[in-house]
Amino acid sequence: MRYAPEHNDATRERILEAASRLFREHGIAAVGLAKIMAEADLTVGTFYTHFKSKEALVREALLRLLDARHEALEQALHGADLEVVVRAYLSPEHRDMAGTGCPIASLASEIARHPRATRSAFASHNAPTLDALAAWLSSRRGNEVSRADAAALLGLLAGTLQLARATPDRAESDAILEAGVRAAIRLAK
Amino acid sequence: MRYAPEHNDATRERILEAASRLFREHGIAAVGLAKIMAEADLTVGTFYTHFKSKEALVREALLRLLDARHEALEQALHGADLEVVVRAYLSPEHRDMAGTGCPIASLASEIARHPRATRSAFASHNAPTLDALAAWLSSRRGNEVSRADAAALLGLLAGTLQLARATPDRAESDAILEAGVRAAIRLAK
DNA sequence: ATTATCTATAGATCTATAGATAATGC
DNA sequence: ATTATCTATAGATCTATAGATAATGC
Repeated sequence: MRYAPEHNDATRERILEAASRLFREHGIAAVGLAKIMAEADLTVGTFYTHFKSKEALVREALLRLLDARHEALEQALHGADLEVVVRAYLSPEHRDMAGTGCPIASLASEIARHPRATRSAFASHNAPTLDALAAWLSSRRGNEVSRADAAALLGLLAGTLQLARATPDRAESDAILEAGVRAAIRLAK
Repeated sequence: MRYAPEHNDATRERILEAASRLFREHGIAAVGLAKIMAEADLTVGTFYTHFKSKEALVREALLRLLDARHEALEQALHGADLEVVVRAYLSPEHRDMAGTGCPIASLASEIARHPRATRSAFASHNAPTLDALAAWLSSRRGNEVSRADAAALLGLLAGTLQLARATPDRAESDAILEAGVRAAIRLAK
C-alpha cells in the first residue's frame, strides 16, 4: 500500500515491543508468532514482511532490550547509590513483572541454547553494561574490577531473582530478595 | 503384557532419565514427548501409561534431580573445601555439559513460569540443599546464615553459569567462571 | 504503481486418546 | 487374564510461504 516510511517503522516497532514483553513473560520457545502478531494488532502473514525469521526477531528484540537496559543503568549509576539500584532490581515489583523486567533474568538460560549469532548479539550488547558496572565498581572499591567481575555481580542479581520467582511462598521469596541485596552489597564493597 | 513390577518401574525410570537430560539440555518447552520417548526406546503412545501429563513428568523429573543434587552436595560438603565445590560448579566442563548439570542453572527461569504445583515441588525439594548449605556456611562463618542467604549464593552460582553459557567467546566465558569463583568465595567468608 | 496487510494453506510438530497387539504371571 | 506397548489419529499449534486485496505516494 506504499505507506509512509514511518508507518512501516512504527509497525516493526510494535512487533518488537510485543515480542520483548511476551518473550520475557513466557519464554522464547513458549511464544508463537501468531500471539506476538495478535498483540501488535496484525495477522501472522505480515510477520515476514518485517523479519526474516523468528530467530531474527529474537536477536533484534534482545539487542534492543540490552541497549535500553544499558542506558537505564548509566542513568541510575550517575546519581544513585548502588544499593538503590540493587534494591530496585531485587524488588517484589520486579519479581512480579517479568514482562517489563530484566531480559537476562528472564532469558539468559534460553539464549545460551540459541544459535551463535544470537549469543554474539547478546554478548556484544551486554558488554557496555558490564563495562559501565566494572568502571563504577573500580572507582568505588579503589582496585581494578574486570568485566568478568561485573558479570558475576549481574549473575548474582539475575540468579537470585530467578530463584525468588520460582519460590511460591511469598515470605520465603521476599527473604531471598533481601538476602540477595545483602550479598550484592557485600560483593560491591 | 503383565510384566514383572520391576519392568514397569525400569521403563518409568528410563523415561525420567531421558527427560531429565533433554530438559536440562534444551529446555522444557523445547522438548516434545516424542523425543523423550524415542530416547527411552519407546513410542509416544506409551507415555500416558506412566505419567498423567507432560507437566506431571516435569514435576517428577525436577524433584528427582533436586534430590540427587542434595545428596551429592551432602557428600561434597562432608569432605571437601567449599572452594573445590564452587570450582567444580563453575568449571568449563559443567558449562559445556548442561544435560548432566545443575537443574537450577538450566531450568529455574522456566520453572518460575510453571503451575504452582510444579513450583511447590521445586521449592520443597530445593529446601534441603539450601538448609545444608546454610548450616555449612554458619559453622564456617561463625554467625547465623539463613536459608535465604544460601539461596543468594546458589543464585550467584547459577546466574554466573548461565552468563558463561550465553557468552560465545571462550576466553571471556572462562573469565566469567573465574570471577564467579572469586565472588562465591568472598560471599562464603 | 507500489507494497503492507490479509486470508489460506503447506507441512511439521505438539499433547493427548482410542483401540489393537503381544508378552508374561497366575 | 492382564496390561505395557504399539499404531493411528484427533485437534491444536508451530514456522513459513503464496497469492489476493487494499491503501496511499507519485
